[in-house]
Amino acid sequence: MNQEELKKEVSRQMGIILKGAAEVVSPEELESKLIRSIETKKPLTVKLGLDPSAPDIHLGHAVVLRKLKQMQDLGHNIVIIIGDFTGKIGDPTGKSKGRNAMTNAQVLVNALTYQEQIFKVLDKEKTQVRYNGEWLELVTFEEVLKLAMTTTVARMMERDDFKKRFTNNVPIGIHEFFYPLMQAYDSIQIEADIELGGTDQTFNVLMGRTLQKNMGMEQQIAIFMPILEGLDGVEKMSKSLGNYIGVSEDASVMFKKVMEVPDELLVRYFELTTDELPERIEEIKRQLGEGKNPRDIKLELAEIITRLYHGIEEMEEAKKFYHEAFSKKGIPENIPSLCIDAKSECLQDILQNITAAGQISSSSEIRRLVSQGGVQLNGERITDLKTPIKDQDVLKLGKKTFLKLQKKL
RNA sequence: GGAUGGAUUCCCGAGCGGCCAAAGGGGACAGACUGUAAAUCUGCUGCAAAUUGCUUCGGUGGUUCGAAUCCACCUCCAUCCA
Repeated sequence: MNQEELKKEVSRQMGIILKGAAEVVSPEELESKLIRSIETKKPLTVKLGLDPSAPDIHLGHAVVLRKLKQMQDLGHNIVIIIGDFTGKIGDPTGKSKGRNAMTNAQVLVNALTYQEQIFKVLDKEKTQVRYNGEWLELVTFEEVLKLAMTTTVARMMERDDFKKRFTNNVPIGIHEFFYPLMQAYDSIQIEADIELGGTDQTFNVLMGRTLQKNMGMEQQIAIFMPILEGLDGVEKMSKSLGNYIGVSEDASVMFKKVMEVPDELLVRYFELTTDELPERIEEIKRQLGEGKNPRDIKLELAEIITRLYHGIEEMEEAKKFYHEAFSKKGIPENIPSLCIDAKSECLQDILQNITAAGQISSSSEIRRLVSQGGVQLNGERITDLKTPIKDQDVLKLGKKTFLKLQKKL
């Protein structure tokens, strides 16, 4: 490869890596790492740490995973660190109070479901997965102290979440200070060239650089991706806030949820959750500016996202379901059936069957829905629990739940 | 170790012996409206075999006809002092 080709290849990779990134520390260092990597044909080690606190991966996590995938396709070496050990502390990032420590069992279960989901985006064959308990469990107290000496309380307190908690008299455990240090230690262990994270991970990822420098190692590049807002349009997407779209959700649920994305976030979702090219995104901006109905663009977004995670066939089905159930407010095909006793005569008799199905949490909730007009039987609103039911009736509870009654013989 | 203040339903927060399943706000949910979403208005928000019953106000025990409210001990948190 001559100088010119090298230059071209570097700028191609830089373009892909930097696309959509909120911040990179530093682009110059990245460039020189890339040059070396190409010259020596040695891929860069790209690290992403995951805290297995929530068992579900959602589109917010996927922002970073997609970026990883792009780098994977460039031939770099992707290392996922599952924070089984750090998970026992809980990342204090963005927390207004300390997080409860998880048990070993919880962490392990979460870690396994995580892996399944990560590989909906990344190529399993080309991805390394490591658990940080592997090395963190072996660290001696002496080493811990050495790590602790690399920073100060004042430095830690610069972090917004700690500062806020401190001023508001919300407890901060000493152990929480160790979270960034441990994450930084992971970078040393795997000799990371690049670490990815959301912008909320700034402190933690930069701590990796500090630590590497202290250890006389080459510093990792920090790439920060924007934090994706959830369906409420304000808070970041998170499972605990309930404003998320999980990558493992059924196609029809996913489709419907994408349609709940606030209009203002349409472009952002195109940028961060799809692999659409920048030109396409410009076109969308233009269309919106010209007054095209955001609903139609959102339908397209729903198609793209659902197809990414479920393939084209399931996406088509989900789309059909959406149109039947929500656009036309009719009764869709393919709805789950609910087995009920043959003797059941009215809605009141099957309250427990419904709650057992899991969609509605209590029979009080169902009564509430009925009294507020949120329940339909075969498309007719019902207001009485004594409304008679029969085999093959379709029950709609709230906006999203459809059940087909199936009498046992 | 000492002094003081505190722990209330998903969250914030009022209640300080019966009128408390517990004000108010947020969120969630449902209805109306609608171009999907939002905004707005209305309702609703412990559980159940449901005009009644059961369980809840950090924990345990006690006082009382009656306790989220009073007492004792305990746990946890914060502030100040050492």
